[in-house]
Amino acid sequence: MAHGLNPAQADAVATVAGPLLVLAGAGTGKTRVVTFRIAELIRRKIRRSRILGVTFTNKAAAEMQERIGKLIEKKKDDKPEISTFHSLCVRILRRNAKKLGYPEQFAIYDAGDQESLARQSLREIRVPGEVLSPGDLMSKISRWKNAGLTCDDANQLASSDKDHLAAMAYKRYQKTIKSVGAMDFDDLLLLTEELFENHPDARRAEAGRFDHLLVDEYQDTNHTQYAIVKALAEGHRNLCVVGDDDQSIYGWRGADVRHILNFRKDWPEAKVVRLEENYRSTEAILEIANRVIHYNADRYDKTLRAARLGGERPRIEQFEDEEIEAEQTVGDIRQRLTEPGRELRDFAILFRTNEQTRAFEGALRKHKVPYVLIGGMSFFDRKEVKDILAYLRLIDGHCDDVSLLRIVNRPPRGISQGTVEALQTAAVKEGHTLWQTLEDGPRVATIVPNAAPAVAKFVELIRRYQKRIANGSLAPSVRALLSEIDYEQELKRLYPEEADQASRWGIVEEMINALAAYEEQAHGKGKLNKFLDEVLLGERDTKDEKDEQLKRNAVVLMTLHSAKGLEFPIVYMVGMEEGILPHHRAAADENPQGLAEERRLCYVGITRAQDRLTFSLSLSRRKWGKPRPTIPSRFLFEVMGQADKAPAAAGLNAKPIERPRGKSGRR
DNA sequence: CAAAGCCGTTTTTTT
DNA sequence: AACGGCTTTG
Repeated sequence: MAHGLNPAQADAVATVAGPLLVLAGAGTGKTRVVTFRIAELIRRKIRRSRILGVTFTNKAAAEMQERIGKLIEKKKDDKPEISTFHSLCVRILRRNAKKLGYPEQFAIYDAGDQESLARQSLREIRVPGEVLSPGDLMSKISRWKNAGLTCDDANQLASSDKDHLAAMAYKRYQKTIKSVGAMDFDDLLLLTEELFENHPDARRAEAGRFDHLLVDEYQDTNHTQYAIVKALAEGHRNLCVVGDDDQSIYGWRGADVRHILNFRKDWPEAKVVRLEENYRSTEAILEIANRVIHYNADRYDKTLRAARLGGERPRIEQFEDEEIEAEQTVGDIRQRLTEPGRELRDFAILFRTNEQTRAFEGALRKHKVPYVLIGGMSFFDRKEVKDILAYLRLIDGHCDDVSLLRIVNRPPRGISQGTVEALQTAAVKEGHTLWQTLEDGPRVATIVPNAAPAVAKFVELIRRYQKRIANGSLAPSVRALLSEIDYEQELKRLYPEEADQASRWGIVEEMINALAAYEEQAHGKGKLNKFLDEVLLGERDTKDEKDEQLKRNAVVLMTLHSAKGLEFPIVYMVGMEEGILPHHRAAADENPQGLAEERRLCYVGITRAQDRLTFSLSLSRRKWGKPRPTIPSRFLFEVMGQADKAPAAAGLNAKPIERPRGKSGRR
């Protein structure tokens, strides 16, 4: 038997057959149970490749893979499959795309692509941005898709003009994305569900690949994910799900806590194991975590016991503005670093929105404290990288309008806006994709005389590199392509600052290196396609940087959402202000669930801390350049057990928090 | 057709 | 503050 587990944990690990629900609080060793269970399955001679572990984030997947790696000796080619829902669905869909009427080479649209498409849809139905912004439309579409609503459903249910317009734009959006053979992130899940529903043979084949299925963070499953899990596990019924309803923080993405609470309805023979002993945090930290989460009315009440008694009381610090907040937080880190045995990686700074990173990055850089920023603007979101990726997607044969539009005249090659528009009109008329229309040349569209050879030249360029990459290696070809289009010159033209030019060209170099590195480890055909998939799903980032980041001993900066499932000895929860945590968009809504989810988010943050926890807020914060006074987060008052004193409820202005007793935390 | 300049929007969280 | 889109100018 696996050692180091308490009886309840050992129980969960030992019951390897049949459905199992592990309901467990924060810091009770959920992920530990999953990994030990996988090790136990292998010990009982289950073939590794027939075990599927599903997580929600790439980071969690990488983390789990690493833990498993430590538990079992590696055997090449036969390892458990650990994957996010989205990656899993992409693999399933690549095998079955034709059954759904999609090309095998379907493109995947990320948030940026979606935004372009949303913008285009709004233009087509002539909705001005003030009436409905692309961002607004995107979130509406995502919500509808997650609820399983088609455009017609959405239109019927729409109660406001805005919703009707959004439903119309949704129709355009979906028509376009389907016609160019692309899928957005929601489609990946929805189409997998559809595949399983309408093609039982495909469902059987896909489900038959595994004997055991484990799902971590099950409280975050939305309806589609729930259906996919069910379809995959129905046959063998060896399904283990692990979760905590108090840590459900993806409601905005359609996650429904009821799926974990109703688990026994679908799997009546399920065994339920509860883990209630928290090994992570000190009693002092756990106490306030429990206090805060108790303000949520609608929850499955459970008692978390602290295994580590005593501990330092969490502190609340207030600063003038966000610059000083960052400066002082970094100062505190630097001082604590002098304690014996302290390492950079012991520290985490957690915030609600990615925007908050700026000040902290600045302060950390200023004091030369190494740090890693998790999430946020990733390498693959950089403009230069997106340009190269757009070329690659085109070259890879994705009939992908968004990519094409991005680079058709970048660098400028004589294909003007007017020409592109004429070609687009022709494409719609002919029922072709834009690329097909380009290939057909100007025969089908009326364009200015000069543009025709420019278009032909562009088509020839892409075709030539298609051939070249099909036969040769990736990185050198891309290098040649970039020099042929003189991308470096384009950067110089765009950015007058020399430092800017150098750093941006550096990114291009890095991209080519990433391609070369990928080529080295991957082999066989279709490698470009696979590379693009990995990039789009965000797997690349974690894979390439994972080792580096782990080895690199550094302070960690990330959002509360990314922090789920992780732990750190010393945690700073910064920006504890009304409007940030709880976020105004979540709390202001008429739905009380928004606030409850923000509170769970706060709970997740608190329970990341092992030894020391510091909350901080700025009394003034810059928004769009202008400083504005802030209001302390109501959660701080809940932490102190004085929820009734929170100015937030009364709508008061910035006012320092009165200490319950004594002065601010001791040093 | 391209470059420069002006205007308006933007920021919730992830895949 | 920063970026993208749109308009005007070259």
